[in-house]
Amino acid sequence: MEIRLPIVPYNGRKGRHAFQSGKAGEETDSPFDRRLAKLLHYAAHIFCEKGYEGASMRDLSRAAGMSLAGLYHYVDSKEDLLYLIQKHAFRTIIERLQERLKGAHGAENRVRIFIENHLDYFLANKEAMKVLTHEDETLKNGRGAEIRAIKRDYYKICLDLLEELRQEKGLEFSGRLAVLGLFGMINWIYTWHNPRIDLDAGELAGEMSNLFLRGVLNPGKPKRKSAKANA
Amino acid sequence: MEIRLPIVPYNGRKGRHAFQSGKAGEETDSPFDRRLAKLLHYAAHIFCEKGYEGASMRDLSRAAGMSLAGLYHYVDSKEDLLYLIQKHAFRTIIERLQERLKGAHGAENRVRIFIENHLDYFLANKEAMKVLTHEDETLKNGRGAEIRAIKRDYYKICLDLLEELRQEKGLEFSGRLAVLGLFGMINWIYTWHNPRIDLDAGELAGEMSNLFLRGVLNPGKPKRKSAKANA
DNA sequence: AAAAGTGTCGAACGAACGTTCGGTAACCTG
DNA sequence: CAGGTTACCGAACGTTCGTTCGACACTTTT
Repeated sequence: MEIRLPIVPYNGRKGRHAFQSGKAGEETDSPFDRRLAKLLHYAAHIFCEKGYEGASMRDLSRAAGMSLAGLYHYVDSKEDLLYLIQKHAFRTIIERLQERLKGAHGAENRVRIFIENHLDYFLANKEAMKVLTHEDETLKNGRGAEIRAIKRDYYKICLDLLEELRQEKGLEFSGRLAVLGLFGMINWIYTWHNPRIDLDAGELAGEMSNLFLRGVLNPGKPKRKSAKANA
Repeated sequence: MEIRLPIVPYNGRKGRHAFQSGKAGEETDSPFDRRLAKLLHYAAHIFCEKGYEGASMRDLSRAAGMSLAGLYHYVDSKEDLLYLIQKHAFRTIIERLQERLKGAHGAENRVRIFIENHLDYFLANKEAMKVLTHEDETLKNGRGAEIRAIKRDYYKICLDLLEELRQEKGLEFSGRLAVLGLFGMINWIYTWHNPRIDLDAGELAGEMSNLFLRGVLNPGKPKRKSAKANA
């Protein structure tokens, strides 16, 4: 269950600032880091609204109240912005998940924790999470490989939880299909969730967990007949 | 269950060519229409690969073996390309669904048909469907409104099917949540489906239907205790 | 007090973008 | 065969893009 951290960050200022190295939750105290964090926040907002390709560095400079050239003091490139946003979001989610999973017993309960953790962070950081989800094939080469590796780790955690569940309950289902079905349900939320009319993270996590777990747990095969038979 | 068709297509060549007016399945026989269909096919491929914003008309001209200026003989603008791709995909899906639903009885069976129809078209037209799914907020103004209207219709069909199911079986669940959970599962597929290792459309539809229907049908509330309780 | 480093900026660079213009063949129609 | 329409193209237009350069003030170090 240990997460493999990337060997070296794809960023020129290696290790000199807390935000860009070390754990996700580490204190980011230097003024440089605070300003960078703000920039990433604005950038997430803009990428979320216009998409990565559709957003321009000039948009960001306007939003941040900083000159275009000034941005490059904090980031190497536009790609770097996306990379930092995605890395931070992923690491935080995984870190919090591992914290919550510590000492939690029972496969079913652990799956519920996974879902609740995902949705908690998801709905509290909708913009960053839409960028994470929507632009997941955008990064190329090194930065892309690093993010994809973190994503695979996260997928693996979920897969392990589900196989734990399958063994504990003596069920039969495809782990891959179950994970991807579950991810579909919970990642799709950014396309429709409206905080004014929809449930909050905790309630939503409960409902989604019920829907998913009942689907996985119940061995019953309701009406086996093919859909084609009646068409 | 009748689908409201858009009043007027957002395209200069109104009604003069089969591809751009009339039903989705209508014969598209004129050479103009055949060439346009090919262009849309190439465009879907490029939009799928690089995203709408990231793709350029020059990419398309290269892929189609036609000059940059020549493209504008067939399409009004880059936006028009996206619009035509999305409209055609949506209309075809809905048209085929209504065909399959005709004379199909039993709410559960009808839901299975919905899922199978979606996945059949989805996996047979992955590129266009990724464009439909991924670029669903890209179109603005008139064209965007028209596509969003078709999408609402499709959503409504699914919602009606699920409420039919709920009544027939005397269940209690949120239709909105169920529809959106289901859409999440089946639309997410484009992010992971690999024809070499994953099930084909029919099998996948069966598995997804089982997963979803068991989740919806089984009234049991497995382990009600909150996820937080054990964290 | 000099030197080095940090934060910020206006201006510009070359490249790429969507789109348009004027023209040229080929084809259909009368 | 004349005249218009259709299919297509090279070249360009004006704009926007990501990024860089050289400079200026301010702070910290020597």
